[in-house]
Amino acid sequence: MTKVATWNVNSIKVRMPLVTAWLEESKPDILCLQEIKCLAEDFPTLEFRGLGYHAAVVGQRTYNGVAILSREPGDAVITALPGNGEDPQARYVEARFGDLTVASIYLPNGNPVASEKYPYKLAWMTRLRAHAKALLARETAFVLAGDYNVAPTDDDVYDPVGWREDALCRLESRSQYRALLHLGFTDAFRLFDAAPHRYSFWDYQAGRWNRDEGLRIDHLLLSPQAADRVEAAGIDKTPRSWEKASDHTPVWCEIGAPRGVKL
DNA sequence: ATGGTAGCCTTGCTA
Repeated sequence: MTKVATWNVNSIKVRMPLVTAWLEESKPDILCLQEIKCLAEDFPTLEFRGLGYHAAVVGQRTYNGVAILSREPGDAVITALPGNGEDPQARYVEARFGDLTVASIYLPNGNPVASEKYPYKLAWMTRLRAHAKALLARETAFVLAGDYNVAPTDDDVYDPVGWREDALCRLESRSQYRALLHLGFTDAFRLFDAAPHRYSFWDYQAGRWNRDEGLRIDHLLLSPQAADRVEAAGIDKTPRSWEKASDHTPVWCEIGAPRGVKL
């Protein structure tokens, strides 16, 4: 059994005590982090080694930054999404852990929609889809985990009308997300919970957490070979309630051992 | 009520 989780921590420096607490109580085998907001050299790699985790880090000063923490060291590490050698934004890291490959994704937010940020988001999603297609051709188990900055349907938003024109909910963002999904992925969370109003992010402002007014934008997308093995998934809301919380909370799934027989 | 919060190494930008 391999427990894989994703958590946008909004600064690893500030969130280190909470990440430590969550690792110790939830014991994921692999934890994908987003918005670490630091250079790789400033990432607390040694502290995580002390907790029993290896780290693959793609850092950037001030903004973005992704990492994968893992009980076993990963190999075949990829530190950028292919397709744009000029892209300086640290938003993708991928590594292989035995028969399971995992990527930590921080998809661009895309707001404001009228700015260059929105076409950048959509182009990034096109690149992600191309890379995902290449990964699917391997016919192996993998998980694309992260902050997608897309709420797939109105059920994933506390106020769908108010958010309709936002880059997280716009038609183009949702179409791109569905095109990715329709390559053959499974949203791990939705296999186990079909209810509306299940959120992974609550804005810091206006008491959104206390009112449970959030969005579900953090996802674990499973390749068919991973989906065949998934045994559980969920959103752990507890860390959002802690002091000095991130505005996101962890989403996790459990991938069982490969089946010995053909289905 | 055009606000509100959080983090960065900042005095605005990003979310």
